[in-house]
Amino acid sequence: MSTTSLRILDQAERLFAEQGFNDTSLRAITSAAEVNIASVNYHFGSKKNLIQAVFNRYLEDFYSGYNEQISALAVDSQAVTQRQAIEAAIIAMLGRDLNVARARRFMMLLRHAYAQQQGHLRRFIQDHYNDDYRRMIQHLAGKKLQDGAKLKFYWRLQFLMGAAMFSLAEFDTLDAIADAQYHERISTHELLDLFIPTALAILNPQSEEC
Amino acid sequence: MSTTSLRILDQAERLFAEQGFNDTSLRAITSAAEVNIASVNYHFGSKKNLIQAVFNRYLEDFYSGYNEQISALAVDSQAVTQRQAIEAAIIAMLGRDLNVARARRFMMLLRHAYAQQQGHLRRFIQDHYNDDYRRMIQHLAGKKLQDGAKLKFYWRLQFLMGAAMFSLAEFDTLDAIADAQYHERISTHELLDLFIPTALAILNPQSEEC
DNA sequence: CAATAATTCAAACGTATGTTTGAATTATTA
DNA sequence: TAATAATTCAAACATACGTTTGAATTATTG
Repeated sequence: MSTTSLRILDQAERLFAEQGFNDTSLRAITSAAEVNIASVNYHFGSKKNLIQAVFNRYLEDFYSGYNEQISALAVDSQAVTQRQAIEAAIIAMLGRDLNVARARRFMMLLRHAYAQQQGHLRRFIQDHYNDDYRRMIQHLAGKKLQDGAKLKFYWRLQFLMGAAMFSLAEFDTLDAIADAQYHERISTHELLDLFIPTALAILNPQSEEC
Repeated sequence: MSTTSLRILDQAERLFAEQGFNDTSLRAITSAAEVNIASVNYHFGSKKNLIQAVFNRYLEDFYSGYNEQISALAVDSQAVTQRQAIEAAIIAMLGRDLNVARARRFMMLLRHAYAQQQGHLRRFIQDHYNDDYRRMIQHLAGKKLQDGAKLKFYWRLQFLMGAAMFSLAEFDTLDAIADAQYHERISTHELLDLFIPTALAILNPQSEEC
């Protein structure tokens, strides 16, 4: 992959995360990347394809990280416990070096992907990562759940995603408000420490934690 | 308020909630409202002012509903319990008739307000509703919290907001995914029933619920 | 080294946006 | 009713966008 493509991809990822897709012009991206504007269409074909490429880089990393961990656990991927799946997902999100900033940028991108409904993105992700996604959901839901409980668990998972997406993606804004109110700030790592037990409480409301 | 202003406001609210602010053109709004495009600038001055007007209508309702309930509870607003504050906030969000669709649209608007950072909106809300906001936060945090715990509670509240915003605002999308996966759907009322105990668990992780 | 392919570049294209204009129409007032 | 104000309207304005073009430049190949 040429350095021009990489420069574009890096700046696109940053600006898309910060401002969303439609509010980030190709001119802003290419100017930040210090390349000619026509090179986007030369290397990626279109803005839509560029958006897909940004997500592809993240999703490739995420699922390969997740799948590696699952494979390391058991030969039979059906034997994965819910707890193991949650831990694997969190680590895959943070990356091997537990990089919160990286996970944060992913949350920012995901937030925009949901809010600015982009059909092409949904289709792309569906086409390329649907199997990975379904398998992970199955792990997270746990095998012990009876059919009637699976839908509820799915929605608990969405509560969890919403909490993670909002608090991480809007961290700067929310942290500034907290500072103005309480003259006190929290680090992203402290936030993560606060979040993880909350995440378990969301998924398993009457769990063994109590 | 003239019927033209109201028609514009109604359609703007709907389209802003569905598509966001920058992705909704004034032409789309005025065409849906069946009014001339120039009437937006005649009645509201600018698109920014229209956005503010949409939020103003919601926030006026929300805070007046919340404050009425609080006033009905005690002469001294400092004596409000956390539980009372949470209930009052939920009812104020749903409106007197417990209209989930209405709360949902508000969540959709809020989601876009956070994601597409609009300085003017933040300033407008800060200028007009900061006192209401701070007072409500104080109620929600509860009087019994010591200073050290207030920041953590603030962030729990953000987890809660994120979960509510995401699951309600993206309800259609998430419900469709669930249907494809489990061949089962959930109603917004069932979702609310699932959400409320979860909300309490988020705010008070080792509460008396266990 | 010559020839071919890959890449970069400035400029332009068509389209969509928020806003403004000034005349036409409608409603209000005296 | 006549005069004045408020509102609506079609049209145009300036600007920004994603994309395309074809020549210029650089890299690769035989």
